[in-house]
Amino acid sequence: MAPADHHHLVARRCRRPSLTARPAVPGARRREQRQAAAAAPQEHGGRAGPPGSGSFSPGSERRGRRGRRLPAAARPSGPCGWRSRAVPVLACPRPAGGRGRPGAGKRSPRIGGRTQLDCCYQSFPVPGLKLAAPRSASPPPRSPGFRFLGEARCLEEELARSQKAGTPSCERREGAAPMDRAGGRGARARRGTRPAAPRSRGAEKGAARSPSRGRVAGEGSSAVATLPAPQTDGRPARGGRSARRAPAAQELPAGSADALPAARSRAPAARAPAAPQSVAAEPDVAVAAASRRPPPASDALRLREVLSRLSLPREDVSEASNLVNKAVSHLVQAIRGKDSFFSSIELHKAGSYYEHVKISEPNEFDIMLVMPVTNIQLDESDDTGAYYYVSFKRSLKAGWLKFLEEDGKLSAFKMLQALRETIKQEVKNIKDMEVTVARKKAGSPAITLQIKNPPSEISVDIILTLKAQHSWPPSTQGGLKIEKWLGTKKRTDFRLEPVYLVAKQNKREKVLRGNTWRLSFSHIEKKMINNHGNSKTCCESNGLKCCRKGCLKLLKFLLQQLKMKHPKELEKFCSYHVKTAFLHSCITWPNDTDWHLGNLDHAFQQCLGFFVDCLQKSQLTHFFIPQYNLLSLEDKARHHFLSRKISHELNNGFPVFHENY
DNA sequence: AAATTGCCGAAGACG
DNA sequence: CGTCTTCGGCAATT
Repeated sequence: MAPADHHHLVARRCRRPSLTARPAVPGARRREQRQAAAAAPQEHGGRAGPPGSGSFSPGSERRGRRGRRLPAAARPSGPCGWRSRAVPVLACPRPAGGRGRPGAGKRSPRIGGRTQLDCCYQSFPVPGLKLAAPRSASPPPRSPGFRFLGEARCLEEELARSQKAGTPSCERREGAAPMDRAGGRGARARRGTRPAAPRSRGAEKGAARSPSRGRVAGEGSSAVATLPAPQTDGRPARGGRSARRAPAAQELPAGSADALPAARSRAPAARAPAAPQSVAAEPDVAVAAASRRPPPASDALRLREVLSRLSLPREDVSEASNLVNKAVSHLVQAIRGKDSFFSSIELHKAGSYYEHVKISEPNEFDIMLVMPVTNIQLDESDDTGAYYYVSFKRSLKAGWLKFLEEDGKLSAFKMLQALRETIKQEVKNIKDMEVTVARKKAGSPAITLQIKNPPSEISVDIILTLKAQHSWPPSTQGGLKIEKWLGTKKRTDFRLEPVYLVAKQNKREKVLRGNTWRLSFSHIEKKMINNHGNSKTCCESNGLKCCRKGCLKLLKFLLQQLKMKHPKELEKFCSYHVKTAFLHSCITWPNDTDWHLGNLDHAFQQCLGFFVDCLQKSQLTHFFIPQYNLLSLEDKARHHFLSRKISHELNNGFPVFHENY
């Protein structure tokens, strides 16, 4: 997806009174330590994939096998057993701070990452309800398999219908929380009873929620749980990613190269519907099981199967996050120390990886380096309401002078350049890994680090961001219409957060001077996506699970696949488009009942329907800036192209999900 | 007062 | 369902 697009980038809000000195890299030291210990004994067997495989190969065959992880027993562990707290507690003379003495905590020793206390009271995720759970052999109870819209009717009709209806006619299952149907009201009212807005993990939450703690696992969700399927997978039990994603030729009988490697089980569900008969010839046990399955239910299974293929393998996550965190915290420390101007820079993590909607591979990370600023003045640079000139109302600290233009505007370009130079220098001092700074892309707000992680590469986009305690500009007035979805209070709270601006050239400017800044709301987006329920407990361990994130992942995957297939025609589309469409879908269908996990197909198609509609009208409103249309009218033909492609996918069971690029 | 760490829940991979 | 991992936020502590 267009890496240059950083609409989505954010800075997380520092909730301390703005400029107080929370460390710019909260827990950086701790994380480094964790990582150091975690990384040291890990095997460094490179992957055996073909060299030079691109970094962008979603679920593709290109990935090779990487060294097997040591069994847990062989990995280092603190005194608490397997727990990989980086610094063995007893051996660590603590420099300062920290809560309590080592081992003197008031809690019992930890097991499984939680205190024993926690283990006694159940606080584990409800089983069998995972989004990507691929094992449900039977359709969800009492939910007739969803038919793809296009199967029987034309898309337009359906769209018209659903729009008239207002909310989609989602089946309600018995046992679904009645409260949600009672409108957001009940849920919101309940929410309101909790002190303060953001759910915090401190005493408040503990107190507020403890009553539900002792519940029997699965109690609240038994109605949605699906029957566990017998394990029919004939593959070796272990092997994680490699088993799933190794080249098909190695895994599958000759001639079946059309099929992707199976997800955790049940290869056939992931197959293109065009060739369902052929699977019967396959010797695989799972295949036989699939061919017995009645067709209607398989639609649901197929999407779920696709979804499970998109998950990020744990091993890769571990490796990638280790590298990225190390590199980034090194850089931040260095920047703060070296350059007095950037000494107050803060690190914020943004983008899909940190929103838990990254698909396929943990190979792209978005990091914002946030400069707090005060007394700024914003002047619109054009009629989008998204791009601004930044200048200072009063005199300012000396350091800033060199980044001003003659007319007093703050130059994004100059700041970016300075930061870039510092990073370029400092990258050389990062030990134990190969980090380079990618060549500059015109107009891009990002400084891209490339971290070698053979055979692929991780790219880390570093975004220079300004943060100001400034009210949101007027262009945002009518945006963020989340009242029905997340509540009025949430909206008010969000709007009280600081303004973030990323250094982004406005291409509409006649003379490209590099002095424009674009509003960024990714901190809000991240919060909304990670806390997405109309009811407070949506997707929590004791709440009902929804499929919102699943839908977003599928949307992203669909666009990604289509872009691979039609790179030229679709070059202007990026994941931010689908993300925006998704957010609009969330407010169009605000209730959790509209997003039951069992209704993944339906929900996904609602989202797609919405998106297609936008494309046909060439009108996709920026979620926060109502006047800003993300689909410019000049590109109408492209919009129609994409809308046709999506409609085709809808009508044919998403063949593109099963194609490899 | 600032910096640092422990704690622990959310989320999700995986067997 | 249990285990194991990362992330992130809070607050205790020095």
